Amino acid sequence: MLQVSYIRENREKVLERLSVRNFKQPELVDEIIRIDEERRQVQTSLDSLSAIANASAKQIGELMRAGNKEAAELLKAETSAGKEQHKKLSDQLSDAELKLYNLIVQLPNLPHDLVKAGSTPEENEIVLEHGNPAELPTGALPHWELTAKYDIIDFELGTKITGAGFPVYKGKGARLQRALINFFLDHATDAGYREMQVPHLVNEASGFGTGQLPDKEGQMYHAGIDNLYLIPTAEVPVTNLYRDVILKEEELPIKNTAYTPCFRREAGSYGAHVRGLNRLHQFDKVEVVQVVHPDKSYQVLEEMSAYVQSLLKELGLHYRVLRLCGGDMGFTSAMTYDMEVWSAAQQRWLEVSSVSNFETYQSNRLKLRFKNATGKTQFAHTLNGSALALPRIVAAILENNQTENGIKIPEALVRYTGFEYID
RNA sequence: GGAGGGAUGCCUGAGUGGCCGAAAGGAACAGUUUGCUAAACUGUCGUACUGGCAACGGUACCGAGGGUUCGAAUCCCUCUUCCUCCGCCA
Repeated sequence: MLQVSYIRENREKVLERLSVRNFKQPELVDEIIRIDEERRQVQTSLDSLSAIANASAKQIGELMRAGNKEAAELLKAETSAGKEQHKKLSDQLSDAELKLYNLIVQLPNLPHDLVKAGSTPEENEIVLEHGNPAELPTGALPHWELTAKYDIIDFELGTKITGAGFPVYKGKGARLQRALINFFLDHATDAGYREMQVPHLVNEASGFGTGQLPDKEGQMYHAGIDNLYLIPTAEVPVTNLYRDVILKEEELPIKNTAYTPCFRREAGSYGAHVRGLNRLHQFDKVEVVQVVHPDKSYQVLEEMSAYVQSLLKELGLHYRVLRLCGGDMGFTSAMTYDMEVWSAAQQRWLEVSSVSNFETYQSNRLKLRFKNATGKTQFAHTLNGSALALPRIVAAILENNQTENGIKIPEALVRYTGFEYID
């Protein structure tokens, strides 16, 4: 979330940047400034009232020790009289704080200056495109037919035991999943990330820390009895590792990676675009997360983007990189690159990775700070990226690599799968 | 799941109603001394909100939230969490 002090001091800039997102309630900004003003006024009054009460209490203590009972009782009575006013102000303060909080969590992050205004995916900037569309044999099939043909992913079986969107991977299909996970984790480790294994269920505080709560609980599965959420991405547990932490400057950058299954409710929307592996309720993903010095975060964003691209290149996929426009970016992001691979059989781009810089939006919620060179604590910047999400990578590999002899596994992956063809 | 005991600053740990934002030791940082290292000595050494150009103040925080009181780290209630023992168990 944004810092109130920043909003207060940069009203124009905040409004201008929010407009880039096509943010619908700019009036919230002035409301926040107004409530904040009120809050500070109440706090000042309350503070001085408390100061007086504290002084009296201290004096009573001294009188008691001196054995001056009457004077103490007198002062007690006097001090009691102020309690009502104190209570009133203190209620007012919590009230204002709550109001302020409820407003400020409604503000999304401010897009970076390079982020273009826009509200639809069509307005995203294409930063680069790499490779050429795969040439497919005649009669090429979309992946949902290939998975049935080779009996490697069973959507119906998943429907039976759970429901739509929970596929069962079989034989070489399962092995391909495991190969990709290992491939991604090994590369992340080589790139300097520390491999972590984290819980797949998180508490409310964690959901709040990375921005899924309070607004987007509909996106997550909720285990009601224990009030825990199934993670929609490893970003949540891995970033929350640093909740309420003050790091030393020399500990930065922190680079972690984790494989986890991801669970997304994503209610609504059925049809061709969500067929097969295109959109699932449970899928596998390797995530990379960094906590960095604010001066370095955009350089790191580029590095992370380059890293994700290196994976796509090794897998021989035709891809492009988009810089999302303001309106298409996630709520918490200041800048996001999406990586999309071309699915030759579906004739469309599939999003396989999203790399974002959150600047201090998450760290403010997380209270993730570091002590800088001058000894002051300041918020660190957080970033993350998918490296990579499996299902659409699998879809692209299956579709783009189909031959008359079966599906040819990308060379870089063969030492992980142990086979060269799915047939 | 049952019984009991804890939770204090970076760490250890004292503190059972006022003189406690908190002893002491350690660590860390800066300095003095020193041929180097070590030791010794001196100083600094939590976070946040808020007032002020600043110097320097005010307030809150001793796991979290409520309560009692003129006054709470200290008493009461609820919750979280850790440890020990028992039970169950991959």
